[in-house]
Parts: sequence; C-alpha cells; structure tokens
Amino acid sequence: MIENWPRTPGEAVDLQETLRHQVRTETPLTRQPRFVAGVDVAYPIAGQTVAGAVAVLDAATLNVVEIATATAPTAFEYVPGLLAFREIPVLLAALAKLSVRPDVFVCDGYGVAHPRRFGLACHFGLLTDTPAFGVAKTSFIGTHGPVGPERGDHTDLVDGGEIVGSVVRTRRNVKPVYVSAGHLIDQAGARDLALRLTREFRLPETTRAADHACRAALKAD
DNA sequence: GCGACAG
DNA sequence: ATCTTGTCGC
Repeated sequence: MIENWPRTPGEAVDLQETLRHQVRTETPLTRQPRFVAGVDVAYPIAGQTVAGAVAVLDAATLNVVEIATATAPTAFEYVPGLLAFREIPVLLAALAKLSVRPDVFVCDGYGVAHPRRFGLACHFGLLTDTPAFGVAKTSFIGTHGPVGPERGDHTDLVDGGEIVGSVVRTRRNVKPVYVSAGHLIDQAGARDLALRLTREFRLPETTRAADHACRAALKAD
C-alpha cells in the first residue's frame, strides 16, 4: 500500500476518494488508551530532507514513554488537502523504529474535517489500523459559532451541513484548537482525549513532545 | 469569476 | 512549515 504512494496531486485525490469509505468515525474507542502518541514533521528552510517523530506518552501521567524519529526526502509538494502525502512516509519510518504499540495517535492537522473527509488523521489511522484524530492550530474548512472563554468550552465545526469536528478552548482566553476524528474514534472521544492531553499549554503534550523531537532530529541530520 | 486554503 | 528581537505578563 505504501509502495504505490501517489506522486501527483491527481493520483493523491483519487486515492483519497477510494479510501475515504473505509473510515470509521462513529466508533468509540474500543479500550481505554494507555499509550497515546503524538506525531509531527519538521521541515528545513531549504532542501528536501524532512524529519518525523512519534512521541509516546502514558495517558494517565503524560510522562514520555518512548520517542522515535526518522528523516526522509519529501517527494510531495504541499497542497492544501493533500498534507498526508507529504508527511505520512517519514512518519511511518519513525513508527517502524518504535517498540511500543500506541493505542491512539494524535495528529498535527485534521481528520474528517477535510474537503473529501479524509485528512491526515484518517489516512494515518487507516494505514496503521489504530485509532487516530487530529488537533489543528488554524482553520481549514467549515464554519462555527463563538466558543466560550473557559477551558473545555467547545462548539461544532460544520461543513456542508454536517458536523466534522469541534473547536475547543484548551486554555482560558487562549485561541482554540480544531479537533476532528480520524479513524476508529468518535468526535466526542477525540474531543475528550484532546482535553485530557492538554495541561498548561494550548496544545496536547503529545503533539508538543513530537514537535520538539522532530525539530531536534532535523537539526541533528 | 475571485479568494481561501491543515503543515 | 520556516526566518526572527524584544517584550509583556504570570
């Protein structure tokens, strides 16, 4: 499946249209997550080598359990809606070096809140056959009403008449984040987990750990 | 038709 | 995504 990775936007869109039907977002988490992993990719100012990281944290304590990184040449240009084709290769390379099996992945970006309902979190969850959802820092698609000022306040992200995610306030009076289910987890579950993984910062500890790890890996390369 | 557009 | 100084506030 990863051996026939798309090389052009046209091929990528076709693959998304094909795989989107396999996504399961009505499914609550099968078991309570013990290992939660954040995944992220860092890019160089110039050049084609990118670094990816998978940071596994204990869901209860949020302590880092294990971190794996990898570098790889990025073959796909950035195109809104096709982010997965740019990041998944190096993320799978990093995942291959991991010894523990995460119970759920927290991706940097969107899940079903996507033009074709198949964002990075859907694709990554499908390829790993593991629950996954996305937490994005900026808006992409959809509209939403105002979000309350307190941590935990949230409102639906709507697109094309359907709820595709939640806009969640993770810290009082701080810009909210966008949470959307990816695969094998429902919207409420993704939202709850996103909040549980967030403490004193705007973003989940999982994505923060992955972010730091891939940046360090990029610099080291 | 003209913008907007995860990272 | 990435470059980039100082600065305001807890």
